[in-house]
Amino acid sequence: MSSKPTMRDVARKSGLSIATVSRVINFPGEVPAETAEIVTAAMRYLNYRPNINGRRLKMTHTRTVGVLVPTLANPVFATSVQGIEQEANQEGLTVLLTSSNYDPEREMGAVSALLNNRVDGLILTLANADNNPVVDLLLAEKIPFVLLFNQPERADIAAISVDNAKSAFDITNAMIAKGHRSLVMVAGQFESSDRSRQRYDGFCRALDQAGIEKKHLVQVRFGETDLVEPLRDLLLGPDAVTGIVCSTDMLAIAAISACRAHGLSVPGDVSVGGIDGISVGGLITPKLCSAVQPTQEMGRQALAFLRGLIKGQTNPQSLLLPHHLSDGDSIGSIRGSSRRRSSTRV
Amino acid sequence: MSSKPTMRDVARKSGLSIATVSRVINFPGEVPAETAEIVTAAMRYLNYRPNINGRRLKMTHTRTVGVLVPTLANPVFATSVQGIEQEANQEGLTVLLTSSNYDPEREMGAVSALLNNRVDGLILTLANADNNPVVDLLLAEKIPFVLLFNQPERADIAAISVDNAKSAFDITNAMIAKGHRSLVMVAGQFESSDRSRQRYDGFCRALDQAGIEKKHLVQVRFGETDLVEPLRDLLLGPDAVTGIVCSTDMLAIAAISACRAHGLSVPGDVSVGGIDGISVGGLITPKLCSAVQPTQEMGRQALAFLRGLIKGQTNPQSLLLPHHLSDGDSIGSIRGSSRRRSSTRV
DNA sequence: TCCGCCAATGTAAACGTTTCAAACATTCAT
DNA sequence: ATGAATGTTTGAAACGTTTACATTGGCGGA
Repeated sequence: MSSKPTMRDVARKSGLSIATVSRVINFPGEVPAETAEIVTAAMRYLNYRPNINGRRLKMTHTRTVGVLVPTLANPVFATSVQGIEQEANQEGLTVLLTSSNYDPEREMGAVSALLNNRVDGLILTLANADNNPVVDLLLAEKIPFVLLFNQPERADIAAISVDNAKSAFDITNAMIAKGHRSLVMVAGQFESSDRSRQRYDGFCRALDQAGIEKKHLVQVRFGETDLVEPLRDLLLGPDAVTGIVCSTDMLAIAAISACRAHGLSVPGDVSVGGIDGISVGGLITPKLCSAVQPTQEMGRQALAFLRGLIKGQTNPQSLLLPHHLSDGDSIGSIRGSSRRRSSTRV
Repeated sequence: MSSKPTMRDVARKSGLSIATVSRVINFPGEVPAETAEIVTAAMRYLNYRPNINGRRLKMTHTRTVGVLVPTLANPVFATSVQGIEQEANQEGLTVLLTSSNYDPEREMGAVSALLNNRVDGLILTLANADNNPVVDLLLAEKIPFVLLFNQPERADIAAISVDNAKSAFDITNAMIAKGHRSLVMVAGQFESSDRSRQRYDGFCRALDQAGIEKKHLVQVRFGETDLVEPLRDLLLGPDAVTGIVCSTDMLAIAAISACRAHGLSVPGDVSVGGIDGISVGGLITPKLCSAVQPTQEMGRQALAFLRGLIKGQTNPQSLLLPHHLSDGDSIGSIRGSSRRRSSTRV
């Protein structure tokens, strides 16, 4: 009486068998309406609450999916999780969410914990999709999974992403088109994010194509928002840059802040571009110019995709969703820069 | 052979009993080192992975806590979840995360799902902490829970929050101190957030104390970031305001954007203040002046608190953490306003 | 030599479900 | 009346753990 009522209690109360109760819960259609009514009445009376753990133990599928993101502090991941949850709710799936804090070491532990929960499948944003022990484990154990934001080299891994290199390529070109020839990329550390490296590649490709030799790179730890010191030399030194391409919008916002701290205006003195398209980017001044990806939609698609894999649909396949440049005003024409005179007269 | 190895398989492989295997897993100290070695070797060999659902079914406690937040899209909640997860990881607890999308209807469903999972306790940020059926349910079923950001009227409910009214009071006073006498509060809809209402109360109290009659209020749907139209009259009308107090930082950022859209500068023409202290607030220009709460720490404390309740510690108790005003520059002195001349000459 | 003790291990009964096979009830054609 | 066919319901065996209790064997003390 003190403990939680079980199916057995409901069965006893309704004078029916435990099997019938189960069928009322799971296949209401296959049971006569009046029987069902008796049972539901008993359930209401007892305040019955099915114990999902009993079910999960018995069933082959748990109707639960695991999700691993680097962090919730970056809205780009928070938004993708929203997409995942939205789609999962619609399908009646439970989401088990964990984060790695960008630490490759923690990825294995987190995934292990999810597997111990016997999730039916996983959606992962990994530090590095290639040569990743987590990926090997999942393939070996034949657990369905979809990578999100990662673009693995192997073609037999399901992945949903935008073209990271192309995103960076495009935003960089937007700057070059405005006359900028002295650029730096601010990126998260490559060990913690293959996207970061891929985006840097796109940045380099754009510079190469424009015949620009000098390729500056500043790598910052994740979660770091103070770029004042890291950017000092590049903003104030003799060969100061006029454009900053950031591998994420969060970094771009931090970069703009750092420019201001050094007394430089954006886009007057320095142009700044980001990648991701987080929503605050559109609200700040100057409006952030960014390579926008459909983050929430990507989350939704990842779950839909995963559901297919779980159902046994084979042949995982990568999906590259299109990005677009937002019309911000954080990227300006090079001639607008008053500071440029002093920095070019070297 | 095809299915996942179980404890029984490990027992068979190591020539020991299932009970011994269980002991090796749960109480490694109470088993001779060499026996443990045999067992762990077998586990490695078989790629054994404990099935948490089996354990959860058997044990009275699941070592799992449920978390419900309005949305992950607002960094203030994402950050609090980070705090919760951080503390939970340290204690080896699993977190089950769900969001209500600010919809009171969905709260009950979400909590119900968590209870079906037999969580040991819950951390909730509810639309409305008073007269809430979810709260009643939890009290009736004697499930430990802690409210986060909510300040319920009942004293017998555990809650961790800042003083919402006081936060708004303080930030409003900061504006009044700069000479502002014509103010509006922009707040989320009261039905979806009691914090919103409490903060409005604080706003009103500050105005009363300063002898200001006119109390403007603009309520916006959650997730809404376009304040251009909602603020048009109050910014451009004959009795235009000079200060905007926002019930959240997200709204404050949106408000600043709207001011700009109307050709007004912040803080030159209009001052804007927020509440929450999300980190981007410190990066944008102008640096957002806000009533900062220790969001992540609040999450941590909520979990610590909950752990106490789960352990049987009685007498739940509310905890009001201190907030402080950030030194932003989104609030300026009234005389700086060039526009004021035109709006006051009515 | 025997007894008792203790440490190490094993046995078996739960935990709350789902589900297969079997039982039972009802209808209907023969 | 009998049996087949159909429609409901049930008994009981899992699922993979934990754990109270039973068993074993080795050893020191008498």
